[in-house]
Amino acid sequence: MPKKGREMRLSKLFGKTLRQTPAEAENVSHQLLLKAGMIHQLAAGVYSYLPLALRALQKIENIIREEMDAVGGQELQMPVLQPLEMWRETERDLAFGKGLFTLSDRRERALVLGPTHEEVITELVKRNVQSYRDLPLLLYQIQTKFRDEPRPRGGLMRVREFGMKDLYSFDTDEEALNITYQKMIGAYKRIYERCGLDSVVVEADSGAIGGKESHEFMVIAESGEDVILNCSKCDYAANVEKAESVKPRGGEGGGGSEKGEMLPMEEVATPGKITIKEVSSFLGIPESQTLKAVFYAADGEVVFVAIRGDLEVNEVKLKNALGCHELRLAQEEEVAKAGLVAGSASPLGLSGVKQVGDPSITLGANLVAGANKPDTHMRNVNYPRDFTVDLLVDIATAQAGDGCLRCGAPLLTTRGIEVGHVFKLGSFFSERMGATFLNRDGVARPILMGCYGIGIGRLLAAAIEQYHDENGIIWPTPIAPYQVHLCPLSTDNEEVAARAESLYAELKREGLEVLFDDRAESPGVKLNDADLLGMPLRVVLSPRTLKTGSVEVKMRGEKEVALVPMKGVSGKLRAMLF
RNA sequence: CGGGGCGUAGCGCAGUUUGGUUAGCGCGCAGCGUUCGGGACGCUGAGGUCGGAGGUUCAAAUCCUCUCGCCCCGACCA
Repeated sequence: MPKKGREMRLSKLFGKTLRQTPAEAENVSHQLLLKAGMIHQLAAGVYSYLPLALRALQKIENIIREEMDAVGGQELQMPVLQPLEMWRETERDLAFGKGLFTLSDRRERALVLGPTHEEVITELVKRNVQSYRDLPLLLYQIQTKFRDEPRPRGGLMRVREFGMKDLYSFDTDEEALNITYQKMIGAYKRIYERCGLDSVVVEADSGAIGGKESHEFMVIAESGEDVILNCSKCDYAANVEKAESVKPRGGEGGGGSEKGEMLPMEEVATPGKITIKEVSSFLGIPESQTLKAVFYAADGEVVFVAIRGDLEVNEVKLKNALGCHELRLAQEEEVAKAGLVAGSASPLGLSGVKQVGDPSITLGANLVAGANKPDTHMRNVNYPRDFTVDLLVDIATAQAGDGCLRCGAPLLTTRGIEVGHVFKLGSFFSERMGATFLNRDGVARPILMGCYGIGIGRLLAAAIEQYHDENGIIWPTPIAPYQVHLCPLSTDNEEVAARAESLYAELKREGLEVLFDDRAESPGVKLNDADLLGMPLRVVLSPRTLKTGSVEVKMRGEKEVALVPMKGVSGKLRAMLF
């Protein structure tokens, strides 16, 4: 629990509720946090947390701490300020690119504000671990991270400075790492559950963190930035960035089936038809009967990408396949310079350009592809009879309706907020930085690592996305800033005021966390604020309830109110809360 | 970085097209009074470098140039 008091008077609380929702806010969580006076923006993606939000954050942190400690994690704290040198050592300065906040000190030494701490912890562990006897080891911190996001967004959803719990694991071998990894997944599930959140685990791409296996924890929400594909039948679920699927067969008829006989290539005029849609409808064939050509610049080099016309290129997969740091669509000049004709570009007879193909181009026969001259396409193009590629790998974006790779049932899509991400790093960092241990046989081996992150503020925002109504936040009790919102009406009535004070004192004494609305506001204002601020239990006291010697009690998430006798009320409240 | 939008009081906005007195409105804020179970009412009052710099003009929130910042949509991530 937060170390600060268990109680607060609303008249003294720093942070005021707003009547109107600030215009810049788009997501519900952002709007409510702002309207409730819980956060304040200082710059794009940079926020202050006011007392109420901080308390919720601290509660989340404490739940995380307990679960990390429960699986043997030891808390420590590492520096935000890190030498850039260290990032060069692992080449992650390139992987993070512009996302790294860099600065220099008075001696012109280059420093970064840490976006994550693999390098720092590896260096630290290297100095402290020599033997297999020191392993396994789980170290974590809750620390502010800095990432110069291209586009901060959605209030607390995507910010440039944020609190994160990051745990790093160190094991002797693959098997031990797997055990640790599973243990951490279990701990994560418990964390979200304890925070009152519904979460799902999905397979994920590991991005700039590196490593081979990776999972994300998602809170399902319309406003989520991530698209998840999950099987309608089995438990397969993955981020689109990673998701693999069985593509629908090529178009029926038109020789598109894989059994179709390969016909001789022939030129066909397609005046002014550039896009797949235009070409396919002009020729009266399904999009899956065409071959789409897309050009990328991978670290500056033009790459030709071929995929079946009805599919989309998955840039994350492509980036991984190419092993490049920066990937973007190529510019027109770059395309022209490579000898390609946009709109009618073709892999046919192409040379001097790196070519990547998606296996979908091998599924059908007799596709229509560009002829690499204006207004012209080629019919009956077949792989590998007519062209080949340098790299044939899955680079297609999985779509709803595709088949599940495991069981064949159709895949579905939903959106989610990524509230946690775990990675098997393996020996990536330990090898580059020389973090080794001596095994039983006295042989030096690289330590196998894993890393496990949770964005605290994002988790808070996700909770609000999941739990709110048109009037405000509905905090899950475990992360609510206070448990009880004590709301006397007509405080100029002396009896009400006196009873409210004594009830406030009693609830505090009983160990409940109470937010006491002692303001001389009208009932409408107070009740609306109570809904907005969203404490789980509202206790109203008024001349009306006093007549019967009771208070009115209501759970924030429910409609029904109940009159509870003043006598022994705290016990009743406790029962409702826990 | 590409595309779109916006900067006027703590918040929400009008005024800018067509330059022209002391720059308005609602909410909030301060004081007094009346109210008191779902954002009450009256009276009085405080609060503004019109994002910034430069320019045009007798005169600039308004026109021109530059610049800074913020939001949204796309490429990145907890």
